[in-house]
Amino acid sequence: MSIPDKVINRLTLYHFILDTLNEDEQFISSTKIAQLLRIDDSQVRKDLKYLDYSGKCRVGYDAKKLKQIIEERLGFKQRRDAFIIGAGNLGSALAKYDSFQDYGLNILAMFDSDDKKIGTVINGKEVFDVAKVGNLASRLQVDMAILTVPKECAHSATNYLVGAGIKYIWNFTPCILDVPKDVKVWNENLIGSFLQFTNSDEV
Amino acid sequence: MSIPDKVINRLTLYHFILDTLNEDEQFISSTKIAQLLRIDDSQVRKDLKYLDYSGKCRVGYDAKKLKQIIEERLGFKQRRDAFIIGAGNLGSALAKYDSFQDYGLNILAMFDSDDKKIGTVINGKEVFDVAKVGNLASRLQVDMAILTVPKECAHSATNYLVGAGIKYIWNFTPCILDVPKDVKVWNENLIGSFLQFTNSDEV
DNA sequence: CCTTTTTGTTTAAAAAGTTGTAAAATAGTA
DNA sequence: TACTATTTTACAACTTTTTAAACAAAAAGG
Repeated sequence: MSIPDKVINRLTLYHFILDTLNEDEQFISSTKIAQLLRIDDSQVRKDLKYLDYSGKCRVGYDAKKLKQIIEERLGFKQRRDAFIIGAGNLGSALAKYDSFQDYGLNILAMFDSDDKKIGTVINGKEVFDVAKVGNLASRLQVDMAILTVPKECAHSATNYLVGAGIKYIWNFTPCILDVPKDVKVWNENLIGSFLQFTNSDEV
Repeated sequence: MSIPDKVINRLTLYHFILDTLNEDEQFISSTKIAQLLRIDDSQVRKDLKYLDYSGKCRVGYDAKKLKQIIEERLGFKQRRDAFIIGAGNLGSALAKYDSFQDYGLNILAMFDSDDKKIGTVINGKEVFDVAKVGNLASRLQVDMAILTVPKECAHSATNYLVGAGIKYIWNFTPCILDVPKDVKVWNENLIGSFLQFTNSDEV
């Protein structure tokens, strides 16, 4: 049974809570989780039902076990190799964000079109000429790219990626990418997030 | 009438499309937008109805006008001052992201607890001691903070912010913040995003 | 053995998305 | 000029998904 997007998102939030729990707190209740996230407690129980894991009446859920089960079900341990396209500020920040490793995301290399950046190494990840992305993608069998180029370059960079056989693009640019049907784009819309935040109720 | 979160998010995606449109394309149809985003065309029309702006039959929507109306309705021009808490990689990347200005987000200053960072200037934004956040928040009348500290510091940084009278926290840490009811937190869950992406259908 | 807490499940309500149809308007054609 | 086909918006009805509320059953603790 596949888990709906919204549930996946909430499960990661539950995982955050479990991750920062004190050692002595062996159990956690759906009410406690719901309270921290300001959502309904039955919602939490319903989400956890997707994991086929039962809690104990009058006690709650075993925190360590629950954490482990979320990790398994959401594929934290299932390694995904990816490239970062665009070695600018955001790209470099993501390259330095080692926590991605904990969730299965493994950055192998970076790409840029700027000669000054090509050849440099950021947090152990070498920056290559974006023209070489096809070569390395097939050699290393990478099918995922994180796009962090300036919006002026988004279109041309996307063409490189499609040509390189990349099938999954995590898009951080404020552009809508026009790709073939077999390529999947996930728009990480920071601007939209901000506007949702400021437009919600009376901000 | 307030616009639902999901609609706001899609409206920003429509805006991206309108923003990258060629000068000669005066009109755009709901079908065209829908095609680019791989969503239903009636969905687009329904979203645009929130703007109280009508399209022309057999022609579409006036691109420039539509863009302008989205900007007005979503408050692109309405300036929001904010602080960045945490001058690490992500915080610095966001500080250097000048496009935020275009959407009304104005970063005034940054804060950190690291003596080596305090006093430095990143893209014109000075880094202050996080202990001074209360002082500056009240002096500059800032009520929004972007939290980009390591997860170990998330809790203590949040306490500083609450004490400083910050009412809106855009949270980039993988932590659930425990705040008073009058403080609003927006979790920017990059990990959750990534897992939604990789878990959706057969990735 | 009773009270209270917490899970699990059912039911209801609300929100979101899709489909279908009618009306309007453009462009082409005789 | 009149007519027809086609495209596109607009509106309504319907379906699905998501969220919230309600309640019974289980079990811990006094």
